[in-house]
Amino acid sequence: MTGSGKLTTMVTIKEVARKAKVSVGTVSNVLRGSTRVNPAIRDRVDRAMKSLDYHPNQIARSLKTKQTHLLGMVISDITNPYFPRMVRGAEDAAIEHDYLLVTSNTDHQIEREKRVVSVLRNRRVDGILLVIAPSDGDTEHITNTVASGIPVVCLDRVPRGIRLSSVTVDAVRGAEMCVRHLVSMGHRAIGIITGPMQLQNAIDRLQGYRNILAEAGLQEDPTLIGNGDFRTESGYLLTKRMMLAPLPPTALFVSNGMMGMGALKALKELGLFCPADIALAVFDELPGNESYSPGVTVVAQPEYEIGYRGAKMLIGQIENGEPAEPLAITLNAELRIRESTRLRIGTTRSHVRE
Amino acid sequence: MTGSGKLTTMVTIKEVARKAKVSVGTVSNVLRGSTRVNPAIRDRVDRAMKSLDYHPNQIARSLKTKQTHLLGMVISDITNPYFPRMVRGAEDAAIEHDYLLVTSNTDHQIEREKRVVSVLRNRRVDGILLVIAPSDGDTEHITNTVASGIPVVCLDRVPRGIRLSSVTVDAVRGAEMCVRHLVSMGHRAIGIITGPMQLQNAIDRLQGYRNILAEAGLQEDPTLIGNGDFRTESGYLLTKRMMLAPLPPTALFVSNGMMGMGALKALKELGLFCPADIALAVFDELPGNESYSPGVTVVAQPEYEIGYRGAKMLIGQIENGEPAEPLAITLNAELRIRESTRLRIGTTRSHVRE
DNA sequence: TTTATCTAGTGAATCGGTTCATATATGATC
DNA sequence: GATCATATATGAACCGATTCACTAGATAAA
Repeated sequence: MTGSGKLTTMVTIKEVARKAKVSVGTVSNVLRGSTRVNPAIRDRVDRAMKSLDYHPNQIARSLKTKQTHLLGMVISDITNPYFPRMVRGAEDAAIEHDYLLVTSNTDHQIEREKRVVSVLRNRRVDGILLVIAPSDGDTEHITNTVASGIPVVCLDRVPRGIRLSSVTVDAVRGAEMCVRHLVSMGHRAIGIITGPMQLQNAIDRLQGYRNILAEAGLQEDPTLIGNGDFRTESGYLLTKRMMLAPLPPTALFVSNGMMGMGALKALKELGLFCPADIALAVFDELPGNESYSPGVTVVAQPEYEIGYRGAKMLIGQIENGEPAEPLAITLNAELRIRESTRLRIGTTRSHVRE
Repeated sequence: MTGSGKLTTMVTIKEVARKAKVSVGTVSNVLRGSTRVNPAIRDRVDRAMKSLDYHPNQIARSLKTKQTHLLGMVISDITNPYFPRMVRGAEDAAIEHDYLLVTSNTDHQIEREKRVVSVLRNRRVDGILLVIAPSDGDTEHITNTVASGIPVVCLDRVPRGIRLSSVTVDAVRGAEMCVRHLVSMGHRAIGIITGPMQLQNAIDRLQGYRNILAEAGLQEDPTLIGNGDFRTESGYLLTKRMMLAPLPPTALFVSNGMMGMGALKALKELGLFCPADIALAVFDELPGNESYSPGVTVVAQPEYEIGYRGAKMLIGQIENGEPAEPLAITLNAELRIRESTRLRIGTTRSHVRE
C-alpha cells in the first residue's frame, strides 16, 4: 500500500530564496505579487524560479491558508452522455476563477455517494457540486458537510426534505411541452417510461405528462406507464413490453436520454419505424441526434449551463459566504421537434383508444 | 480574488486527542491502523472521531508524506464521446488503489496542455495520464515533469522524439482491417478523411489505408483524401466536398468518431443513404450506434481498457519506481461490421474508377 | 531486589508554504 | 549631521498531519 516514494526532491521556496539571495518571505511576496517588491529583486527571484523549474507547492499553501481552490463534483456516471457537457460547464467556470475540478462517479448508488463525499471532505475541497443519487431521505452526509462549512450546490435535482442551493431545470414544463406536442400531432394513446420515483425530476416529468393528459381530456392508462430507472436497459425492456402489448401506444414519451437510447434500440429490433409506426419523444438530447435518421424529438436541457452556473454559484458562496437563504436557479428546457414525431395521425387508427 | 474563507473551523487531530484523552501520536496510530494500539484506547479514539465528525486532513498528511494520492489526467475534451469511457477506466483503476483522479481539458491546444500540466505539478499529483495535444515537437513541459520525478503515461498517442510509457492502440492494423473490409465488399474508389498529421495515430490510420490500397493494387487518388483535424466540422465539410466532386468515392473511411458524426450529418443533408449510395466506415465507435439506423461499421477501440491499464501502469510506476525502459502496451482495435457497409457492389458501377 | 526485555503511548521536529511584527535601508527635512 | 518618515526585506510562528526517539510501566529473568 505504501509506495517507494519520490526519488527526486522537489525544489522548495527555500532553495529559490538561497539562489536569489533573499529571504523566503520575499520569494513568497514575489509569488503572491502582493506587496511591493523591488523590481530588481523581483527579477532576480523570477530568474531563480525559472532556472530551478520551481513549482510552488499548493499543498503547503493550502495547509496554511485553509483554501485548496478545489471543487468537488459528484455525478452518477461520466459515460452517461448527459454529464460530460455539465462537467465541462463546471470546469470552465472553475478555471475562470482559478479552481480545479475533481469529478467522481457514484453509479447512482447512495453508499458510493457517501464515500465520495467523505473523500472530498478529507481533501478539503472548498465546495461541492452534487448530482444526488436516488435514496429514501438518506441525507445526513450532506447536512453534515454543509454544517461543517463546505458549501454544496445541487445540480439537476434536489433532495427532498432539506433545503440547498441548486440549479435545476423546469422538468414539469419541459414534459408538458413535449406531451402537448404529441397531443397536437393527433396522438391519443401516449405511453410514458418514467424514471425512479425517488428522484424529484422523475416525478416532475411524470407530472408534466399527467397534466397534459388531463388538459386534453385523456384518460390515464396504467398499461401505458412503464416504470423505468433512467438506465438504458429499462428503456429497452419497457419499450419492448409496451409495444408488444395488445394495445400499444401510438406515441411514446421517454423520461431520459439513456432510456431513450434503449427505446430506439428496441424499436429497431422490433422492426418498427419512427414516425410511421410510432412517434418517439425523449427527455434529454441524444448524442449524435442530428446526424442520424430519424432525428428524434427531444426536450433538450442546457447541461453546460447547469454546470457552469452551478459552479459560479458555488464559488460565489465560497468567496462571499453562504447566503441566508439557499439560492435556486431554474432553467428552461427546450423542445426540439424532429422527424420522429413529424407524422400527424388521425384519431381513428384502429389501435387508438377511445 | 481572495475569499472570506471558512467560518467554521475544521475538527483537527488535536481535538480528537483531547476528547479521547490521548496524545496526537496515538490518534495518528489509530488512523493509520499500523502499530498495535490497545483495543480499549482505539475504541475511545474511534468514538471521539465519530462524535466530532472528524475528517482527517489529507492536505496535512500529503505535506508530510510527500504523497498526494492524486492522479492527473489530461485529455482534449470530455464532451468528445471518445473520452468518457477512457476517463472512467482510469478512475476505476485509481479508486482500486485509493487514488483520486483529476481530469482537465486542453481542447487540443498545446498551450493549454502546458498550463494544465503546470497546475497539476503545483498540486503535486503523484503521476499524470496524458493524451497529448497536437504540436510540433513541443515537449519540454513533459520531459521536465518526468525529470522532476513525476511519472507520465501517454494514452492513445505518443509524442514523437521522446520515449515515454504508453498505452496505445494498433491503429495501422485497425485501419487495415477496416479498409480491407471495404475492398472485400467490392469498393475500388475508397475515400479517406484523415486526422491532423502531427498526431502519430492520424498518420497510422492513413498508413493502414495506404497499405491496403497497395495490397489491393489500387492507385491512390488525391481527390479521395480529405485532410481533416479530428473535429466534427471538418468531417462534415470534407464529406460534402468529396461527395459533390465529379468522381465521388463509393466508400468512405473516416479517421475518427467526431469526424464520423460530421460525415453522417453531411450525407443526411445531401440525401445520400448508407449503404445504398455510399458505404461508410469510421475509426472509433459512435455514441448510440446500435440504436440508430443504419448502424455504422466502425473500428472500435477499447477506450475503457486504455484508461484502466494506463492508470494501473502509472500507479505501478509511482509505487515501484520508474522502470529502466519505458513500458508500452499496444491494444487491438476491433472491426464491427454493421449495415453501413453491408451492400456488396460490383466493380462496374459507372462512377467507379479503373 | 535488581536488571533486562518488551509494549504501548508520548511529544517534539518536520513537511513548504504564508503572514506579520520587526529590522534595515533610503531619502527627506531641518 | 541628526532625526524622522517611508519603503522593503527578514525570519519565526503557524497550519495539521506523520514519525520516531524516548519514556513509563509491566513482565520476565537473574
